[in-house]
Amino acid sequence: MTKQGRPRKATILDVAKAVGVHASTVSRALNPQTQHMVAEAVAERITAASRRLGYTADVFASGLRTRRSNTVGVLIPDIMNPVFPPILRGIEDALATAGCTAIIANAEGEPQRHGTILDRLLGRRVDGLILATAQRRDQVVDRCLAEGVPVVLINRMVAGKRPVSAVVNDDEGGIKLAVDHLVALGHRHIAHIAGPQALSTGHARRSGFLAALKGADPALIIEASAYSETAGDAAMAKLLAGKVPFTAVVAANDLLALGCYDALARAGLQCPRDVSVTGFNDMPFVDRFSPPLTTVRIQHYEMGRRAGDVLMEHLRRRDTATVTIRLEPSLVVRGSTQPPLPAGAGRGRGPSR
Amino acid sequence: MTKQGRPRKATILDVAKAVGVHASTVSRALNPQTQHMVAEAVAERITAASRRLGYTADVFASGLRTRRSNTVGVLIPDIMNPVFPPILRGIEDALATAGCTAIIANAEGEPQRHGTILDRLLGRRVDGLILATAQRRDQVVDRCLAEGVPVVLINRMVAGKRPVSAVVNDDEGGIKLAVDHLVALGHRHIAHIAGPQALSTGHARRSGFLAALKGADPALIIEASAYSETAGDAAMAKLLAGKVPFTAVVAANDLLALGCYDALARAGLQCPRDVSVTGFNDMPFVDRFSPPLTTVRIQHYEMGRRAGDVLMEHLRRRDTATVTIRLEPSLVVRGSTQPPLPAGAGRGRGPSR
DNA sequence: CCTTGCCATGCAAACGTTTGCATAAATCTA
DNA sequence: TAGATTTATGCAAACGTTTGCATGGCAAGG
Repeated sequence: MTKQGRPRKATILDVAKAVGVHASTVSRALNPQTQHMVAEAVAERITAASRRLGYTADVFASGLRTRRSNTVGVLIPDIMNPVFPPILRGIEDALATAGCTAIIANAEGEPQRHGTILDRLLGRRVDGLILATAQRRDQVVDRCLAEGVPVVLINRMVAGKRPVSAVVNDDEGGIKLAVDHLVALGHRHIAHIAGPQALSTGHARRSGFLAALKGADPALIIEASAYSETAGDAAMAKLLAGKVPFTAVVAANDLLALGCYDALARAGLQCPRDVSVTGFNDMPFVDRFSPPLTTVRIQHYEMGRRAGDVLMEHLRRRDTATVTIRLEPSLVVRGSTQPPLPAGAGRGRGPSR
Repeated sequence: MTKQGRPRKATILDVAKAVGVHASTVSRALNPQTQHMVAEAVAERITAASRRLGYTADVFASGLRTRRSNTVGVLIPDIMNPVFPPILRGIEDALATAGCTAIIANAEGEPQRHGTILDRLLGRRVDGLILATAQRRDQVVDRCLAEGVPVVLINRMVAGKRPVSAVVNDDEGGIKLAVDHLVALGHRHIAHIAGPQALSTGHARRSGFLAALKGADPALIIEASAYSETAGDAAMAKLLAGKVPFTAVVAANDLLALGCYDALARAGLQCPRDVSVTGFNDMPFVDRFSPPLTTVRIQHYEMGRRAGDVLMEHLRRRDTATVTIRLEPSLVVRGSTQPPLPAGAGRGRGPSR
């Protein structure tokens, strides 16, 4: 009888002893990969005993031996952004079915912190990474590629020679939906608050805007310094201070659109009466904002789910070819867009003023 | 020369060889706890060499030996609820300073899933747990206590003989702020949409309501089936269908309050004109809702931060006394509350109808 | 019946740390 | 200066798995 209070977890040796068999046989019987090596009758007795003793393999011991942690790192640029929770759920569901666990790290702010976060994750011996933080040229991605760590990008892509798997939106197509909608409403002077051009989303959405709106006025395109409300506010303020009139603005994401609301309110303008606004992402709760935001809906959950699946496949077979999955967005029309005021009708920012 | 492409990570033996010293010395030199045992000069050469070789201790090997993972599990009831991201940030900051990493698990829905999630976490050999999911009597907590796993509760408490550390809000006090505000506005008929009474928050906020509003009408208190928008909607609908008039409702949290918005809109009533509504939590973005929600602000980040600190302390010294920290909430008045319509003024739900 | 081969299992060596104990050197005490 | 004490390091045994190899038994084939 042991005197220690903490009941020592059962080890593989306990199971082996209970069944009257060698530890290695237990190991084989419990691993689906090697289960076929052991006689069926024995395997059954082993599983029964292991269940009875509440045995679970020690992750440290098996990890030490196999160099696999069944853990993947997930880098998120900003956990406070409500787009990510649904994506995370998708990721976790995908990983869970493969018996894997996610370690979520949010890499707020300065990109140089990404390096140390990566170190921490690699120090935990993650088997692979899902990155939602990639810049168009990204050091983290480069390092992973160099060290041979499987990576799946999410939402954003990188520009590089070596291929990386990615699950992204059709950003250009999504923006086109927004632009077409505004044009159909009668808008002719449409501005764009672009995301940071160092990010593929910012870049692609900007190109999408230019492609969808032939002859767009360059003065009506402003690059926000970040995907945040304050950056959107600042960009919108700049736009309002400019001399080129406009009746609608396509923001590169929902947070930027919210910033627009703020700047408009401060300028004494109303959305959508004076200026229509569209967002991108359809993050949770934007339907409850004032006004409810017209935005481009992306498939959050699906995005996470697919990314998880792709990564699991890469882990299963290291030579899996890289894929890039492009998800189709859709437009959700709500209260933040309406036809422009008729010429001369009022206080808008229209070309009529 | 090795032929394998993957550059094998440096081990403690590599460092030992480089310095011309035994592995155990390296181990001691690199561990702040034991560093004093090794001569300063040697220690310096060791740290230099380990840095040069890019050595980091293998978590599996050291975990196997020490039975510590430097990992803690965090159980969240619903990652989609925007209250939690700020809390998580607080937790992560606290853990990071202690060199610890969080594994976040969201335990959506059925409480019986909590058990399997706990298994998964314990299987990962987490050193401790932060639980935001606790019921007033909670099996997960019981199991942790039984197995001697350090636990810190967050937001919610448990009713039990054995003490558990917790970081919670002054729920009663918070609700009193909301009630007093409504009373000051002139409301006399105030309803309460209570949270699930199996949760300490639901229970405490309900008691707070009763304590703050002497002679509250029991018919105006309804227990929502969950902390969700749909449950809030359903509860509010029930309230509206009842025969007891009211001019304001105190919801037990922000999501319930949002549900109230929905039910009111469906009933053709306006908030705050016909019915004032207050929430609880002041989760991100509620200031942008329509109308902006008057709510009780809690210290999200601080809550996470303190919980992390407390858990780290428990891990450092297993005999640390349990503490319960109660954070002070504050009222944020926004657009969802206003004085009740004067008697006979209109279409409201007032006692005047 | 003897060889050949297969199949199920056992054996033992890793995987990379940490740590109690032993030991040698250095310092102190008498 | 011998013995006692401290100090810095080495030694080796764990920690709990996994897995290549060895082995024994048993069936099949000649």
